[in-house]
Amino acid sequence: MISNSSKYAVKAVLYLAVNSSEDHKILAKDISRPTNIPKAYLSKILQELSKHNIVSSVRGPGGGFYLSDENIKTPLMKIIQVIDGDNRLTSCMLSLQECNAEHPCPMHDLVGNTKVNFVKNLEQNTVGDLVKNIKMGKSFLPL
Amino acid sequence: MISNSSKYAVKAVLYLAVNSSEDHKILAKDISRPTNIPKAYLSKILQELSKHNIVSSVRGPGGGFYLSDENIKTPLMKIIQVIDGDNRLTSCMLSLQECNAEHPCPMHDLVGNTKVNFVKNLEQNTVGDLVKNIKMGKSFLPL
DNA sequence: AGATTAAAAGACATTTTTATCCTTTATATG
DNA sequence: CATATAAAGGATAAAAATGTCTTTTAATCT
Repeated sequence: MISNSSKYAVKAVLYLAVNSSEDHKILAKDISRPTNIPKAYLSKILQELSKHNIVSSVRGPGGGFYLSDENIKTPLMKIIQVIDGDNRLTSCMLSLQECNAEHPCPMHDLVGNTKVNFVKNLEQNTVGDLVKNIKMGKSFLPL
Repeated sequence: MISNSSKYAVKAVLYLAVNSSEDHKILAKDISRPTNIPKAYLSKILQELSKHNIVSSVRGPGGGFYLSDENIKTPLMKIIQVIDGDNRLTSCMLSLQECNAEHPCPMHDLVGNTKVNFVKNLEQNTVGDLVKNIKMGKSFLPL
């Protein structure tokens, strides 16, 4: 569905959303342990997310990662797009160049609506929306 | 979404569904050209599909691949499962072991319904259903 | 039986994804 | 300013996905 890297990215962002703030930054290694994401690989992902203004970071002592008020408004789709690229979720089920309502592939209408809705959900919902779910008791950390 | 290999598999099966029959078998190379799938790789995929009774095959002169009346009833999900495994489409968006209605992850309800519907469509629709779409003019071959 | 055909099977090569390690740069603090 | 800290960046490694090539097996046809 989405890549492992994207799942790592979402988890890391959620961890920051719940646990960090501008005056309580968190180190990559301290995200790595509870989420069970390999530290060095997570660092690469956070670097990429930082470059795209999905997370905020500060170097040096007292530094680390956190989410700004802006960051919290990031749509989930943006995280996935930055890590997996534009096409993974939206491309045609048969990889046809032109597949749309006028020129649909044989699978287009079959899965089309649900796929479009799926993507729409990811575009409309933000990191902050998931935080609400977490506060209602839904866990995102491995057992 | 689904792997390239799965897209190859669906395309190859559709090509056979439209063009082959038990007394008009088709060679791997003759599926390869119109679908633009690398011949040797396609052969591997067809081999796997044959092993799982998704396509039928006969060796030797006059042999090749075709779809039996049984094969045509294959649900699309089965093709994807054989190539991509069980988890790619159905696993939790955050890869949690236990993610369901009772123990939902923060993304579960957000994308849950559309994802479930998506999978359900693939489970309920068969190769034969797509053939109907193709006969209504929907193309599955690259430009 | 011998020759030919075409899928099955196995070995190997390339590319992409995932993962690790080491060096550099920015920031803070004594 | 020197030193410690932590992310950024670059180089490298391992694993998985994709792709190619060669040999083997099964079927057909003289």
